[in-house]
Amino acid sequence: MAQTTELDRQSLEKIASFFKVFAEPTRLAILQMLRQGPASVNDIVASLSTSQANISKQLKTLYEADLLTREQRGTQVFYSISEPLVFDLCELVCSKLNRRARAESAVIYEI
Amino acid sequence: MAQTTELDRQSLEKIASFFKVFAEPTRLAILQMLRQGPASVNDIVASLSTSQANISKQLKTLYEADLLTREQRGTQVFYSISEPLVFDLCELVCSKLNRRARAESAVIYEI
DNA sequence: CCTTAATATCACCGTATAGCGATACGGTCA
DNA sequence: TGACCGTATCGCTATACGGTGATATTAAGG
Repeated sequence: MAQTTELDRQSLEKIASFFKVFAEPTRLAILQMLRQGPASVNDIVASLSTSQANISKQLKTLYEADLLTREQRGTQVFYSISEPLVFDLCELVCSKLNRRARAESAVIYEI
Repeated sequence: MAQTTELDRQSLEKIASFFKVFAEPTRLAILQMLRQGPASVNDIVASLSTSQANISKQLKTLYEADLLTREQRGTQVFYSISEPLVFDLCELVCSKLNRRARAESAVIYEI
């Protein structure tokens, strides 16, 4: 036996759910935008090419995954990243894909 | 402007696809098992409660994401983890969920 | 109040995919 | 070659979910 513990199905499902949050380009685009600071829903809608309904839906997903904080100011709602893991995860994966891409072409990913 | 570069939609889709591979409990279970060393398809089928067809399908997904290597020995095929990033990713997420879980109950995740 | 703006929710559609049983494929050995 | 074992693929079903337009909700201003 190693130093590892077998994860049961339920734990694996939790981990999978966590990864699933990052497995959608629209949500990644939102996270990327929020990296530069808090933004209102309208700000996000203005900079992404999808409907307001969809932005709200994806924000809810991110919020319920405890990745975002929510602050209401008047009629506007500002979201911001609350979980530093977001940056770690993106760096890890992006630098990986970056290396992989450089091995094939000249495309460079950065975040 | 910060030190960041905006990722276009295509890059975000690549990153999302990468995360999607990790977003399924069965695939995570396979990765967890392969952490202890190479295993044949039958080995994996024996230790997971899903069909051989499904195992083969998920192995293909993992293989095409360049996470696994494939070695045929007779009629058997042995798979093993080829991408160290797998460990980094799991550690990052598991330790995170571990911390989060400890904040709520006494459940401990380890991998 | 009434209007308007900002956000959230609803009902729905279309697509992607996990999972299964059945079957095909490819080695090995008699 | 024929039988058998291990693996991959096929056709299919059921379900999850991203995306949309329409509508509800909530807050500020007149």
